[in-house]
Formats: sequence, structure tokens, C-alpha cells
Amino acid sequence: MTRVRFAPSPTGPLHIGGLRTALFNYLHARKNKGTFILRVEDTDQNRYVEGSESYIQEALEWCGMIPDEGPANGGNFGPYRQSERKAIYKKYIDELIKKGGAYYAFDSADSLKEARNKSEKSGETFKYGSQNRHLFQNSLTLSPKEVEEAIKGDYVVRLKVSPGAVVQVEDLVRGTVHVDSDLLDDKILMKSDGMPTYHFANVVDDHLMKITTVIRGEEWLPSLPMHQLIYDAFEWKAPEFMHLPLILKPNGKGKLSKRDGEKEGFPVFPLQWKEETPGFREMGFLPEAMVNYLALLGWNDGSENERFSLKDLEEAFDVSGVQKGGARFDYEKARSVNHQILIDTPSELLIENELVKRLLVEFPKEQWLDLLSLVKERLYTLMDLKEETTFLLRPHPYDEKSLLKIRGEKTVTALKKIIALLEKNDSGKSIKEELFSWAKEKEIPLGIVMQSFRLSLVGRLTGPDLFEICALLGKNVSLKRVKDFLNHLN
RNA sequence: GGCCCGUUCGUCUAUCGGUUAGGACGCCAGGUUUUCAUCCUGGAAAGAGGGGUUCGAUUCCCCUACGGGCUACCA
Repeated sequence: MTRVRFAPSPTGPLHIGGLRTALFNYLHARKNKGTFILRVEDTDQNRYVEGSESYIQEALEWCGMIPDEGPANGGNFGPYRQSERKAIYKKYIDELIKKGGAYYAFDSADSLKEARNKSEKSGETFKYGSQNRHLFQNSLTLSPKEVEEAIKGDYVVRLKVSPGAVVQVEDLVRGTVHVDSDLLDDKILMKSDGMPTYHFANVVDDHLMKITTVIRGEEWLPSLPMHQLIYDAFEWKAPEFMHLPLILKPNGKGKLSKRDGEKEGFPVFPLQWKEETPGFREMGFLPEAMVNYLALLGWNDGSENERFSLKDLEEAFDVSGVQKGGARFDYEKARSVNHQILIDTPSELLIENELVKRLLVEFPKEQWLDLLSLVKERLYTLMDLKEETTFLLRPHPYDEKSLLKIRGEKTVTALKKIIALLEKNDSGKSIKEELFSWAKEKEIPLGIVMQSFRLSLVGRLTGPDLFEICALLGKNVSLKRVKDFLNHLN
């Protein structure tokens, strides 16, 4: 039974790198008829940010990835917030110490900092490990009595790494990785505030929650050997691991970060965070597009198909299609995916979208469907709806440059004809043929006719089919606008 | 610096020893159209470098270069 978990830290909004990690976890679970678990890794009290947990939950739901188990809906392996599992970690850390796999350390933060500085000055990397642990204050160097005393104050618990071994680990996408244990730190497993570090909580929880496959970002690969050592110390069977390639900045220099969005003018969060930071949803992306784009950033099914719904992906996803190298984030491509999906989404569905409702609020509801169908294929994001529709409300002010382009006697003649045609017809469409043949007969270029007509109706020379617009506006409004325009010209 | 991971068009990628190295985004050109878009057609555009292995390497191995990640009582 496959069990996977997405384990974000509630330190702010989830960004799309995290969202993709969640997606791959979700897909792996669905593909294998397994369980998708959300676990909140809130062991760092200092970095905890109010609201991030609900943000994460909402972002997952927006994309259609509902956790099977998690803080919101429970499950048999809870609690799913690490801060609520403190007693569990305490129990296991004691067990590990008893087994000799870990030890107490009493060095102050300052003394460690000093040691670190000293090493760095002499050009070495500081490491608290098998080579030098005897130089520090810990339960390996102090007498039992001293330890008993020291333990009443602040202490941490460190992993006891055995020297001279080669730690071998397997990664589903990269194969075997081995590391010399002499290079590994005696990592802190339990902090002086009694909270576990990521490494310890992670291993304990993955074991207790019976996680079969750990899917996480590549930034964790270097600590995998150390995690393996913890599993070994407990004599637990480790799950299998898959480290996902990082999502890089558009220029490829470093992993995509929260700050890149505002700098480059594209969102990096799925949903809005704190008023000032809009997400993909608020920028007019459909979750289907988000999922489709993200899935292909680091995965493909080997075919030339690039269109996948979440359902498709649940079928098609396979570990073997996961990429090794990091992928740069390309906003243009994301927009293009959104565009395609927008075109293929029926207008009937789109008018249910909250953003669409907001953007069309100035129009009568019964026009929404026609309006959407009129401009849908021009949209890259839902936000384009604003640009595409507001001119339908207000043709003024007329675009100056366009005005100069069409000025002339023929324009006036054409407009008068259009008025005449509109007055005796009901719908905008029915005048098309008559107008065209008239123009041909009078040898007035169609360009002049249509441009002046367009300018009068919407104030500028771009937009969707003019007769459709005319029909949508209705006879009276259209007539008024053409007349107004004629007056404006005189 | 040390350790780990990676490297095919500008970008995302296909290729699992033999291909005119394919697709998508973007770009350019043409077509459709009343306009701008959409859409359609076409085009330019890639195996980091050097050694091996092999009849034959983008593909397997090694080295170099470059890129990225990690190196906290953060995750």
C-alpha cells in the first residue's frame, strides 16, 4: 500500500516549487491507488507564520489535490502537525540515546559559533562529528554524574555518526549515492527547546505514518545519508526516496524564490498572500493550467502529448518520467498553457469562476455567456477579460492615432450609411452583407468603412468580430454610438 | 573551500548504441480575417569540451569545464 506525504513548513505561502512537490506526491499516490498525506512541519517556532497552514490547504484544494489524511480531515496516523507530536519525538529520542545512536550535548550556542569561526578562519569547514566530538561538552566526554547535572539545564541531542563507513542510499531518479560517514555531521536531532529538528521529526514521522515513498525537493539529497543513518540506528526499514529537480529562476541562476515574482512581474504563489502578493489564481490562471504546466516542469510521459488534466496525470504519471536536471520557470509558457485551456473550457463553466464574475460585474448577467464566447479565444489569463471587455462599456475616449487614420469624407459617408442600415435592421449581423456590397458599389475601401464603424462602437481599432459586438450591444446602443461618433468628427 | 547532484535548440523536453536528433513555448515568414489577436502552414534554432569502449556514440565509462544544491539548535 503506497503512502506518500507532502510535508511543507508553515513559514509563509506555499510557492510553486512546493506545489509541484505536492503534485508529484499526489500523483504518485493516485497512480498507485495509495494515500496522500499532508503533514505540517512546524517544528521551528521562530519561523512559524500565522495563516500559512490554511493557505497550503486551500492551495491544494484549488488544484484539486485533497489530502486523504492531514490536519484538516484527520486520519489514523495523527496528529498531523509536528508541534502536536512533541511527546512522540521525546520518546523516540530517549530510545535512540539508550540504543547508543545519539548523545546529549551541552555546548552553548556561543561556544559553537566561536569554534565555527575559528575553523573558517583557518580555511576549514567546521564539523561537529566523530573526529572532534571529544573536544566538546557532551555525554560522551562528561562523567555520568556531570551529565546528570548538566541535563537539568539546556541541552541538545546529537546523532552519533560512526566513523569510517560508507553510507549508501538509493534515489528513485538518480540511482545509488554514497557518502563517506567521516564527512557527516553529528547533526542535532533535538533542539534545546525540546523540539526535534527536521531531520529527526521527518524520519520518525515517516516511519510512524508508514510512508512508503518520500518525494521531496533535491535540496534534501545531501542529508539523505544522514537520514539513512537514523533509520539504521532505530533498525527501521527506510522508505524509498525520490528527489525532485529544483525549479530554477528564469535566468537559471539559483532556485526560484519568493522574491523572484515581484522582481520579474509574474506570480510564484498559487493563491494571493496578504493583499499585496497576488497568486496565479488572482492573475487569472485556471488550476487546470497550473497543474498542467507544473507537471511538465520536470516530468513527461515520453510522448509528444503536453496536455494533461489532473485526471490524465493520475493515470499517466510515473517515476521513470521524472527529470534529473533543474528546470527554469518560464512564465510565457505557463501563460500559453493557460490560454489553450481557457479556449477549451466551455463558457458555461467559465462564468462560474469567481474572478470572471468579478470582472464582468458591470455587464448584465444575461450577457455574460455571449460576452465570454466573444472574447474567450483572445484570453491568455482571465485578467485579460478586463482589457477585452471594458471598451464595450465605454468607447470614449476615441483612440487619437486611429482617429487621424480614418478622417475624411468617405468616413462620414460610410457612417451615415451604417446609421441608415442600423435603423432599419434589428441585429448587427444582418447589416453585414448589405454594408459590404454597398461599399463595393461606392468604391469605398472596406478598411475605411470597418475602421470607422469599429472606432465608433468601441473607440479603438482592435477587438473581436465587429458585427458580433454590434449584436451584443444591441441596436439602440450601437446606433447611439455611431451617431455620437459622427458628431465627434464634425 | 568541502561534499552531493546535474548538463540535448533561447526555454521545457523526446531519444533508453545506428534517427534528415522529434515536439511544445518563444522568435521569424506566409496564409485566413473588416482590425488586433486567435487559428493554419512553413522556417531559423541543440547534443559543453576532451579522452576512451564500440563496426558505430547524444546515448555507456573517465577527466575537465560550467551550472545548481547542501554545508544552522531553518526547513
